[in-house]
Amino acid sequence: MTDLSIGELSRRVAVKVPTIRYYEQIGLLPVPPRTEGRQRRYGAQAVSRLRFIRHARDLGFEVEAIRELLSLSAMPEQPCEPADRIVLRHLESVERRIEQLSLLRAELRHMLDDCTHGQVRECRIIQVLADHEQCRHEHGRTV
Amino acid sequence: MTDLSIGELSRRVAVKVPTIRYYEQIGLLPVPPRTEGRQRRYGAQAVSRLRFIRHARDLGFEVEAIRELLSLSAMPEQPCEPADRIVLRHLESVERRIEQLSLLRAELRHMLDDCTHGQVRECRIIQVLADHEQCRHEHGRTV
DNA sequence: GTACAATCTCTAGCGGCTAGAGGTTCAAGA
DNA sequence: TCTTGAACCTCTAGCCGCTAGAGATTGTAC
Repeated sequence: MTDLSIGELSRRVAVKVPTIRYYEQIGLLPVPPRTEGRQRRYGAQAVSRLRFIRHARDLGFEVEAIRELLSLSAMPEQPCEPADRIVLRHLESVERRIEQLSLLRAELRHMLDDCTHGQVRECRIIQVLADHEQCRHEHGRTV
Repeated sequence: MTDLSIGELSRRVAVKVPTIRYYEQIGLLPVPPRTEGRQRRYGAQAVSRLRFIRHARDLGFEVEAIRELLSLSAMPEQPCEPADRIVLRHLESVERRIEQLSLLRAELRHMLDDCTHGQVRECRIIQVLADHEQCRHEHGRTV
């Protein structure tokens, strides 16, 4: 396999061209060799590193976490516990987020249920926004 | 009730001072009157408008949606259907987000379950990131 | 040789704030 | 009345993870 241009790499890994350059800029991807005309050329290693990054981003890891995971993956003899901790930390934040959003969903559903589909004057949606205390009181929930 | 300084408004509505100035800047809050020394002073109307904004932000509405909701709330004789639609649209996006995050959560849990807590060399977490195909195959899921 | 797609660098923008510098005003206490 | 000093002011820049665009250069297929 010959080296890839940034566009070919982009198509192969499904990461946009400016994003690849951005990853290089922030040090997630190493500086690649260039052609005489200063265009980037990527080898197999860059492909798998970028794939790693993309999968981690798909799983919602932050760039800093990915940086740590990448450097761990380069140390095969170390214990994998630090990687474990990173994943656990992320899982917990995802779980917290899901809980928050579930509360939100309930709240929004109530708003829609209560709406009488009449005029703004008597619209519960607008009323709830204008005076949230009322909402809490009526539904007996703490928001 | 006399007019409030921006700090008093901030404490009363639980919105930070720079955020209030930001809302003014983007036109969510009207330009308030000033003292002779150019300090902002807020009346009761500003308090309730800011409360409205805060509740809507707490419910995850984007600024543009809030702008629409605010202008609807100023037209009590109009049908409330547009407000309805905004809330529904938001609810749907919250629901989509919850679904995405639930898939993510499952994925992360699998990663942790599969981890043998040994060396990075044999760590499933790192392997899954390095080669996602393997993961899909083993769990029989499409990610 | 020529056309033109792809690449290059650089800067700015997105949303929704937040932080800090450096200067001014207000209000309470002496 | 004067003096602190907390609160206010404006302005710019930064956060995250990209994305978009301008304007110039390079690579490649015909």
